[in-house]
Amino acid sequence: MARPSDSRQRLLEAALDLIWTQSFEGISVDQICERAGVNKGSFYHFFPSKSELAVAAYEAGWQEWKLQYDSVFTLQSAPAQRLQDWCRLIRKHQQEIAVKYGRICGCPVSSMGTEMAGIDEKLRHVCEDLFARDLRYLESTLREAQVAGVASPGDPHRIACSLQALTIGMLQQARIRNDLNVLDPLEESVFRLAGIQAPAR
Amino acid sequence: MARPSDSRQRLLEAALDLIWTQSFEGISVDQICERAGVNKGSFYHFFPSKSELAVAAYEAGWQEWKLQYDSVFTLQSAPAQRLQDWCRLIRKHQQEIAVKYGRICGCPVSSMGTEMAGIDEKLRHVCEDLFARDLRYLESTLREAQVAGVASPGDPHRIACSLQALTIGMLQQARIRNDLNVLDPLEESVFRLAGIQAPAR
DNA sequence: TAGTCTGTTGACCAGTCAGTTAACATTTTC
DNA sequence: GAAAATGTTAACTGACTGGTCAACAGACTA
Repeated sequence: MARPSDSRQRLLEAALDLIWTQSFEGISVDQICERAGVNKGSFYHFFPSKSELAVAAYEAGWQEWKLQYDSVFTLQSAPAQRLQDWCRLIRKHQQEIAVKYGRICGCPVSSMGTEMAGIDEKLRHVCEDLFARDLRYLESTLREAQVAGVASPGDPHRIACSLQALTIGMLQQARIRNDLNVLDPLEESVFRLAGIQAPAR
Repeated sequence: MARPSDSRQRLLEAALDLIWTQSFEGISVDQICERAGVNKGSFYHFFPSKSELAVAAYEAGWQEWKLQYDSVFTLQSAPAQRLQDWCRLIRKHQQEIAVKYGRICGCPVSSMGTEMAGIDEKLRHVCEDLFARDLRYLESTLREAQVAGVASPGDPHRIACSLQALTIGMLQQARIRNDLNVLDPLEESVFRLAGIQAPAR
């Protein structure tokens, strides 16, 4: 072991920042390096390609995001409460990101997934996989709500897919219109789709 | 007048094809020209830039798509029927496009809009505008359904936004997973969100 | 038939792209 | 203190980028 540094970490963060605010194909390795304050040679010391950096950056991003997910989807909350907290987490997160980057950015997985689906099979698969992880939280919550009798019946998997689609669709509209208010109808529509009464508070 | 040709038209079609199946930043002017069978000089004879070609290509694409929209959203059909026909048109269209291009492509406006929202203001605006046109069909239909008493009450604009988000979200998932079956829950979810009983047939 | 408008051609920019290389620096291990 | 592992540096490659240009071709009008 020798010469520990945080270059790798800085590259991961710079990549996620740039891909999220702009796009994958629209940014260059040079840009990523400049933002990370790292030399190009060092970039290729840590990652074999721009694509592989993106793979690692998104995996690392999920690990962070997962903490908040686990907190919101805690078994300590009632299912309906979890869904409401989830909607509000999404909005709050977008708000924070907008302050940080100067515009509404939407969902990074959705953006890069859409862009690269027809171009880079590995990146496409990473995004597909991340969505599958996200879906599990929703599906379990719906199933639990139905068992508890607080949700109208219906295939939990199908409904969870719809909830996810609704959400990423709204996030995408918010990005394109650069307007957070696009998310206004989210909570109401989620409960309508889930067939659940919204929590009282 | 002299030397009429279809080069311009071929460029529009080639651009839409390539942007739709791949991405805007991921394709080059050279590729577009090659696919259109047109020289690069001719490209810049017709369009001042790659961006402006995309603007024109999407406007032309909408004009084609609009014909089918007008047919589906005819006042001759009951509102619920229109929504059902709309869902089925989307699926049928994706099916045809998948046969033509070899993969599920999703919504071209959504794809390019997401990719370019943080990069090119003009393209962002074009996509925003196209979505606004699409939204009008949905909003009018919902309003009419409510007046006719076949839809449960609720702000037609907000609900239409949700319907649109749900749809583009599902199309995006279909693109990323390259699987048309992702659209399976669409029709059911649309009617649930709209608060309308699905037509009997 | 001369002039003009519309479109075509292919060579040509200067800049950027992802990725490579080889020499060098620093730290740990033995 | 030598060897080995880890990380840094900056110059470099060849292909490709969006866009330009000037000469040219065909068809219409006067």
